[in-house]
Amino acid sequence: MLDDISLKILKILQEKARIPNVEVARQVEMAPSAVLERIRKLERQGFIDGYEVRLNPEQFDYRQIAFIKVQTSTVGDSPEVGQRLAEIAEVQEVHYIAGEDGYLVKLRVADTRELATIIREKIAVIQEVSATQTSTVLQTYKETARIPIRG
Amino acid sequence: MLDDISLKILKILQEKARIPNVEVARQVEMAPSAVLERIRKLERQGFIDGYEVRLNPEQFDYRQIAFIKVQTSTVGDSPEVGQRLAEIAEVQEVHYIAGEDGYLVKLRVADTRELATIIREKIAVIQEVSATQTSTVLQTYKETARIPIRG
DNA sequence: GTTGAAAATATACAGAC
DNA sequence: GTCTGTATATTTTCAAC
Repeated sequence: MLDDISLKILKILQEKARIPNVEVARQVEMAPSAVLERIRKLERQGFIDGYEVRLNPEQFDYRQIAFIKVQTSTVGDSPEVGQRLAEIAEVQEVHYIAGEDGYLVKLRVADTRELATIIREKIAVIQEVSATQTSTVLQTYKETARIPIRG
Repeated sequence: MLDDISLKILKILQEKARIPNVEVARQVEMAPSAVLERIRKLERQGFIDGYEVRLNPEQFDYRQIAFIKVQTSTVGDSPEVGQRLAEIAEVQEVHYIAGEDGYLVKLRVADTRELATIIREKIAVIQEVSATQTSTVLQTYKETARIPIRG
C-alpha cells in the first residue's frame, strides 16, 4: 500500500507536524520536491486528513473533562440525536455505542457548574434523550489522536 | 489575558493550521513579523501546545474504536496503572474517573479480534486490574480536539 | 525521481510609537 | 513592550531533465 519512504514521512510528520519540508527531505534523503509531491499525494488519497494546532485547554479555562452516556427513548441510532449532540461546541466526541441504545459524549468545560448548565440546556432538551449519566474525569494520563503506523 | 488579535490568530490557526504566516498577517491586517512574534509568544506561554498531522485511521486499518472501563482492586488512583495503560500504543486516551475506582480507556484497533488480543495481552496482565468492561463504537458523529475559544 | 533558478515565505533586526 | 518596514536567510514552487 504505502512504501517505506511514505511511512517514514508520515512518522516524521506525526512527531512534528510543522517541520519544514526541506528538513523532512533531509531525513529521508530525497529531494524536497519529491517529498512535497508525496505529501500532496498522501493528502489527496486521504491518508492525511489535515493539520491541527493543539491548544492547551487549561489555558482557555477548560479544566474539566466529562464523559456523558446519553440514553434515548428510541431504539437504535437515529442520526438526528448524534448530530444534535455533535453541534454542541463544548462537545469533542460523539459515539454511538453498541448494546446500550445510547451515545457516549466527551466534552470539556470550565467546571462542574458549566457542565450542569450544558446538560440541562443543551443535552436534556433534545427530544429523544431519556436519561444521561455523567462521569467526571479526575486525572488524564494520555490524550492523543495519534495512531501507531503499522509496518 | 489575550487580546482580540491573538484570539483571532488562534481562531485562524484552528481553522487551518498549515496556513502561511503571511496569510495570517493579511487576515489580521498586521505585519508578518508582528504576527510571527505573537505566535512564538503564544507557544512560549503555553497557549499553543503544538501542531499535529491528523491521519485518517481507517486508511491505516484502524476501523474500530472501543472504550474500556478498567477497574482496579486498589482504591484510588495509583499512577502506575494509568501510566501502564498509557504506554499501550493503540490507546489514545486514559482518564481516571471519579466515583468508579477505575479508568476509562479509549483505543483504536482494526477489529474486535485485535481488541480481544489487546485486552488479554496488554490490559488484563496489569497486576492491579480486576475487571474490564468494553463498549464498542458503532458510529462516530464527532471527534475533534478543538475547543471553543471564549471571547 | 533530480537539479536549479525564480517566487514566496520566514526570520532577524533597526527604528518609531 | 509591540508595531512597521526592510534586509537577509530559508523554503516552496515549478520547469526542464
